[in-house]
Amino acid sequence: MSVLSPDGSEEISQGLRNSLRDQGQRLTPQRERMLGLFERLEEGRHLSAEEAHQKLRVRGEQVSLATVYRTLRLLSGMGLLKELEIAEGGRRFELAGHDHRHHHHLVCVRCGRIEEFENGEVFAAAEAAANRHGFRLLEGVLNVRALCPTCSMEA
Amino acid sequence: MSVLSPDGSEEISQGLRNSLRDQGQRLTPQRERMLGLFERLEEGRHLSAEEAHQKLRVRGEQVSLATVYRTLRLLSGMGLLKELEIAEGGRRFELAGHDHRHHHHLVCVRCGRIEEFENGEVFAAAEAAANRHGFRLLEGVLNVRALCPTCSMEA
DNA sequence: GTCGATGCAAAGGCTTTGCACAGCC
DNA sequence: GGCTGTGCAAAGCCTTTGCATCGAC
Repeated sequence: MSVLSPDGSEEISQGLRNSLRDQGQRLTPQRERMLGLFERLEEGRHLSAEEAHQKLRVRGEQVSLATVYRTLRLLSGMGLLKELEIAEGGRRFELAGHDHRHHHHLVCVRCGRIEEFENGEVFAAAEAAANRHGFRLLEGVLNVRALCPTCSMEA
Repeated sequence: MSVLSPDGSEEISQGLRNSLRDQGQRLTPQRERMLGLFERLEEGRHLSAEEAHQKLRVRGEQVSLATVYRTLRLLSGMGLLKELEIAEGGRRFELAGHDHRHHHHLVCVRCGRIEEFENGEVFAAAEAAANRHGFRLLEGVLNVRALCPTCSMEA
């Protein structure tokens, strides 16, 4: 969890700070703001480029959209952020963090809402199938396409 | 499987023909060509809009790209085609065919190869999770992101 | 001080759309 | 013959990129 330090600057966890430095990347205010944004995000929430840009702007932490895109790419490439594979509504990102092997998503195909669920069985079954076909499962999340309660009623 | 009939026109299965008619949709040559294209596709293969357009052109069956897009949308909406949820390389489509409730995909994120697998357990576990969250599962396919044997070795 | 990062605006993919004409039912 | 589908070209997203300037190290 990051907070604003007394002088108003962004405070991000030491871990992330080091990750950047260790990989020879500069820690610019923009990158700091982006990381802070994702650290502040609740578990399971995720942002598109546009949303990240917007949220920063609202906070008064200006970062140009181009830089948002560049930073998302950089951080994903470094493994600090993870890109979710959800077709509708464009690419979305979340902090990579913890082990995702048993952390899956229910994705509402109508409104885009995402609910997380943990389920070892789903994963085990998927892994068994992958093995049968000689595939190697990625750290991957299973995105299960569904309708959320609200959309389910309206549809 | 569709073939060219003696007079050179496209021959598509009666089932698809009726599906269109039953839903009050016109059976134009362009739609026929598109359906024929997807019927000719081997199990597990899938096409992007651009590829579909290209393949038809090569066959001498001109369909404008705009119409390819419109038709893909129409046929998906009608449930005759299914859109695969694979981030890399844009949206891809395949014939919807049979009941997909227990028919899932192992998607190679590197080369795009898709292997199908049937697994009631995966589905049951996913369904249980969906129910817990009040979501309604779609006829949905689980797309499990993985690396195929070939790419797995090269990576 | 250097070299990489940023902002801006322009360019690039992919997809959709407005409009006039063509053709299915 | 009416009304929908098609082709073409233009417009619309979302994302990337070229270039001059700025600033982290």
